[in-house]
Amino acid sequence: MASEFEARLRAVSLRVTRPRLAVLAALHDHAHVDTDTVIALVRAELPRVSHQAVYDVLRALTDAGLVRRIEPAGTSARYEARVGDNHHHVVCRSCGAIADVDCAVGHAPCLTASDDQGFMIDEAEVVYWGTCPDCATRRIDQ
Amino acid sequence: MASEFEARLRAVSLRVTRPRLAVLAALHDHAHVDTDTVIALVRAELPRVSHQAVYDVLRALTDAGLVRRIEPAGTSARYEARVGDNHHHVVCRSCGAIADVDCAVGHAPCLTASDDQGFMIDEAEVVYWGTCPDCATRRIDQ
DNA sequence: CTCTAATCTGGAATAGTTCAAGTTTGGCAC
DNA sequence: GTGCCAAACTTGAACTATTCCAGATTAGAG
Repeated sequence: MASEFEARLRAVSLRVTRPRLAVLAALHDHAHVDTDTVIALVRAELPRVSHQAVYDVLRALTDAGLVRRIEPAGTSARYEARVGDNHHHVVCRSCGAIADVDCAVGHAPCLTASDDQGFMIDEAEVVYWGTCPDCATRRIDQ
Repeated sequence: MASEFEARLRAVSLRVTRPRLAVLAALHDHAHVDTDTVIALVRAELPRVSHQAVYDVLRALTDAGLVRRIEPAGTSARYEARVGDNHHHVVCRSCGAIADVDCAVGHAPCLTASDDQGFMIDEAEVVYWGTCPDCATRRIDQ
């Protein structure tokens, strides 16, 4: 598994360092985690890693396309290891929980704007807003 | 025009105050403005309005559905007066410019998730990412 | 093994937003 | 019109997520 991550780093010509491997492992095990959580997960293995290093690593990995950064309105940045398939997300309005949703229509970019205003569009990002199962039942209970 | 805004405030049982009228006027004249810009526009008419008041007003108006808050990843919050038609936005990756795009398919919610993961979805938000005409030509020029 | 650019550490700074306590004011009852 | 009071506003400080900076460390090419 570690060698798998190592190969991915080399494939995009990034140096193989412990913090980077730890971040990749953390994102592989946990979907949609925020930066603080990544820091905590990384420090479980490498206690001395600085928060700045994690920010740097996440940026490097995002730029290289190894991880994807998502940032629904009103939340801090979250990261996921699932990339390249243009899937979307459902976000719970009350607790912020995030779940994956496969592309609604065909492949990326799965949507075409009716009038692009002269913009050169390269991605259509979809966020579904709603209430997650937990919050829905909790609301009924009260 | 002022009485138009006054009527809208009363319609959602919000008190009619100068700061609120000024914010509505500012959003009516300028699309997709951030909070700082709203503050500047409001202060052009009412120099003594606090930034906190503007934040409060924007929240009250958003909660009441009179304005819409948008917050593309990596930017601060922006507000627009166009509400109720479920239109979407194109955002320029290099300069952050935002333009309106009519709903791609039908009416709100114009998209249905292929698998909703048990969530009760009430809105599908679409953000198109790309390059605006200005930035496109600027890049060619260089 | 050596060298050096890339990366990481520690600490301080910034932007955007929210919190808290006290003052003012819009809208209703009289 | 006058008085009342909850809603709205002012002032000023606090907070969170993120970035900047300067110096120490280290991966990996030669």
